[in-house]
Amino acid sequence: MWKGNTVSADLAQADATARRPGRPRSEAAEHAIIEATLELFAEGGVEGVCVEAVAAKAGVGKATIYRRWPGKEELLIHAIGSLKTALPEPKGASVRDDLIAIVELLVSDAADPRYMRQFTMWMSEGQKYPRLMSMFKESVVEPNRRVIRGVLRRGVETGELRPDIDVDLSMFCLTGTVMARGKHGEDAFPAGFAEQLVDQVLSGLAPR
Amino acid sequence: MWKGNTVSADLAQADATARRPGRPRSEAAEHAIIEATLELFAEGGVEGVCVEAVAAKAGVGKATIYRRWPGKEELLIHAIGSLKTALPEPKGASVRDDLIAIVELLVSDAADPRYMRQFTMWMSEGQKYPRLMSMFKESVVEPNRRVIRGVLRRGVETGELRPDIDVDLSMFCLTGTVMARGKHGEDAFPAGFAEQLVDQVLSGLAPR
Amino acid sequence: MWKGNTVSADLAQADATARRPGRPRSEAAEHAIIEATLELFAEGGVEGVCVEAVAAKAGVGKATIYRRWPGKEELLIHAIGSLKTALPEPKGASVRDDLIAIVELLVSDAADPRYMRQFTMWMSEGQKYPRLMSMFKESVVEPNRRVIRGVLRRGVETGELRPDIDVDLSMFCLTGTVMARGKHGEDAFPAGFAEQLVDQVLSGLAPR
Amino acid sequence: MWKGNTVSADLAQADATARRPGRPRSEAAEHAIIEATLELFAEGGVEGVCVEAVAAKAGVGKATIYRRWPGKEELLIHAIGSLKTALPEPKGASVRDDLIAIVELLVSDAADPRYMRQFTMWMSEGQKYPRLMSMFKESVVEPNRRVIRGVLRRGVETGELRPDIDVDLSMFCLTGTVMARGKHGEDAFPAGFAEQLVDQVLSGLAPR
DNA sequence: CAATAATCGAGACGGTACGTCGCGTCTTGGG
DNA sequence: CCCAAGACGCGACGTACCGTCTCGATTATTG
Repeated sequence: MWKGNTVSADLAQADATARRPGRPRSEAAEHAIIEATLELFAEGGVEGVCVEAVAAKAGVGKATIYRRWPGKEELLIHAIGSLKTALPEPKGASVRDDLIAIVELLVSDAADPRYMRQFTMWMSEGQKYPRLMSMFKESVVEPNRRVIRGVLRRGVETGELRPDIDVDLSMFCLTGTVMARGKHGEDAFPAGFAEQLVDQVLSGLAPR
Repeated sequence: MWKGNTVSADLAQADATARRPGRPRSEAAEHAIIEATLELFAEGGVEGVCVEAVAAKAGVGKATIYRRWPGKEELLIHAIGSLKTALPEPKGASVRDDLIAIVELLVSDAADPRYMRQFTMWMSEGQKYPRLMSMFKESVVEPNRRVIRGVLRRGVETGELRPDIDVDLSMFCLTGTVMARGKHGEDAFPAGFAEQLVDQVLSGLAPR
Repeated sequence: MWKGNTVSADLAQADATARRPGRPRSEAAEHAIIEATLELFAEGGVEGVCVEAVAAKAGVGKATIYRRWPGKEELLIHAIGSLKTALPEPKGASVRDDLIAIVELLVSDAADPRYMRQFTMWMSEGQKYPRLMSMFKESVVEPNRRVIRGVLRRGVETGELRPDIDVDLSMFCLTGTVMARGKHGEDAFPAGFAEQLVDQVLSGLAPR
Repeated sequence: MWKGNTVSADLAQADATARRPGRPRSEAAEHAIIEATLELFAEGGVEGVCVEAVAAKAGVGKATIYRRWPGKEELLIHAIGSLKTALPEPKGASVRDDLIAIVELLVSDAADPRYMRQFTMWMSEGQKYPRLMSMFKESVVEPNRRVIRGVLRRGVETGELRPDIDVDLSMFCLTGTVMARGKHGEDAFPAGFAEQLVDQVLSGLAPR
């Protein structure tokens, strides 16, 4: 069984005295592989990532990939997992400002093909690559949702929002609108989109 | 050049007097193919539809499929096109009631994997199957959008809504929320979801 | 176990009434594969034949090759076996004329890279591809030797040759000289080479 | 640029006073490498020599090999060159005796797989390893040929042989027969083979 | 009835990607 | 400098599908 890419783990658990014999694995190759994987992912989604193309683009032999990850799914897990899309903790200024910052980040992500592909991956084919999906959910989707939920809950506490709001509904309203508008919205997001969206949503949440 | 699946057309224009010689195509087989295609589409999306599997599930030879449609994309166009997801014209009662009716329909669609997969298809793999995409856009997405936009515009005319609202933003807010909530919303939509969503959105659009 | 390319066998044993279901194997593809294999063999010997290159040169998928032969060795066996290098039966005129005809054929073969490669294959690497080697020995080398031995033995019977000659030694003398002279003989065989060689060898075999 | 294996030269020219710093190269390792190379060459020819196997058989790290020779071809050149197959100068007794001595040496070589492989190498894979080939030609093939040609030419001068003989043809007749008989001659050379061959060849060369 | 032709299962076709293996080469750490 | 161990790029291997195409045999309609 594969227990993850163990190089750093080994180095961490056993300090410099006890490392593997032989030539160490090239960090440059590892980086090039991840980079190539992400580029191909950005171009063609999950299905656009084929190990042979990754190897060619990274200037690396296929064996160098399979030495590190047992298969395509693990490579994808590692590469996409390394993207760190987690939303930053909000500043805590006001609910409105925090949400605007978050939505602006979502909007700017939707413009970057790397992150855009994550949306579409998340929306589509969950059958193949179930481990990739659950990793993505656990380490990207849920953290992001937690941040947004946190802001909304804090708004309730501070009285900025009505106490009886449906937190999840509001959250989906923000993220879903960005998704729906972004994909096939044909033209780029206009300036001020984030404010407009947040204000419209908040107007339904403000205390009466 | 392929000029569409002409069976029904031929049968319509020239009834029993001038039909083709030889054994007629079995409507049962055609139906079974479409049905199998839709089932596989529901299970695995566009990529889950492979002709071999369709043939097996429909209990039909692969040739029987290629006799009718020149390829996978056309089969999908036909199958998905046959799903008729167009929203019905709103009754025109009130903006709120109309929108609730629409959202309820969206919600019930989002519960059926057949329709849910349409969302995900629409969100993902766009470059492959461009004809499928443009057919879907023309005959499903745009009609639906037109209906929703119509309701919102009528609301502005009747004064139910503020005159300066962003029609498209509001539309995306409705559809996007349903999509985001539906996809990986884990549990079914709660009763009253449509009212709740529409009210929340409308509260941002109501005249002050 | 693989029992040879069974297409023709099946057709032979069971006449036209009982053939395999499904699309029959393309004879054109088979021919192109063999042709490509022989071309690559002529260019690079056994090691120059790689299945991927054969497929590319023949304009054929790799599966089409593996459907017919279980691996590279069998492909080589079939391709090289199809070359039919067996020497023709001698006319029986005189031993001298028969041997000259044979040596002229050996010499002309040594000029054709396809046959030249057979010499070098026969000389080299017998470890890998032992089945190829034994097939080559059985169906090419030994038949050829048999022909030459036959001519020499007949010469003994007719009194053209001494009765106490060493048939095999004389045979190796003919074939070995062609091989040694041909390979790295640097320049082409001169006209009259066959006569010269045969006369020189025969002068040691003539009755005193 | 690689300037040859300079170890022994260096050690010879500069004795203990000016040797290289650090641990000196183990002559035992060098010997073991050459020995292993020759063994593998005897077993599997040029293609049977792979650096990994040489290192394993010699009980040596691969680096130890690459420190001494820049690659496989140079290793082979060194190993095979160390075999010293050059024929000894003939005694000059009589042409027949000299040739018999030479052929006996060829025969005994052909029984040793190390030397037999040289024949097959010479006959086969020429384009790869061109440097190995030209070294072999220059330092093994041509010297040997020169010796045989010398004996034959002397025979012409002394009147032992006809003046119009084709020296090269006769030479190839001797060497080629040994090669052809040796390779896959199945059983060992019989006693008296050399005399028999030389007599048969000479009977075509003797003055009438 | 006989001709016609569309039906069916089955499987071959070219292609692309997979994951593995072995090669010749290079690069560590420790002795 | 030596040695072991093992990573590196490369390229071929044999497999598994995919979407497409093509066969022989069957079956139902039409003339």
